[in-house]
Amino acid sequence: MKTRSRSTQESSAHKSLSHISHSNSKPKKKNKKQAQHKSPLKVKVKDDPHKPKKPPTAFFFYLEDFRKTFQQENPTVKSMRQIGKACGDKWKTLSFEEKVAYYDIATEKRAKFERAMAEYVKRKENGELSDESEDEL
DNA sequence: CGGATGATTGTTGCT
DNA sequence: AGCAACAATCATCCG
Repeated sequence: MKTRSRSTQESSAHKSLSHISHSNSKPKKKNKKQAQHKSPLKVKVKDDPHKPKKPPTAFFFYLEDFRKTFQQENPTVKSMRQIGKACGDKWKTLSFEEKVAYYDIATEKRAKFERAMAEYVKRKENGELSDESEDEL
């Protein structure tokens, strides 16, 4: 058994999913906190080269798989935004087992991330003052 | 023409 | 303990 088991998502799975948004008029007044990053791939916001990026969540893994299937069944849909909505909707309808499958991947990914983070911190403590010209290394 | 945003949920990080 | 920002992706839209 994994000590780090996701503590069984069944609890979470049984969470209240009943309150599905039934609001029609939604002025899309969502906070721009999430989409605040413009071009993350182009814009570098002073991030340390050792700073590990956040690993994709289980939802993202599902997205990858769902995206292919969705495009096959919906060749008309090209934008991933629409897929995201459909994916999110189906994601909530995913079976516990299916969710766990993706959660497991995400869990492993997190472990890897934590390790990268630990190394990052260690590196920071060790050679933060040192020149990080590893690029030329 | 080009940059920027929008949407999905989860997850991590910092305060 | 909780909030905030960010993780991919890409079509579409405004300037």
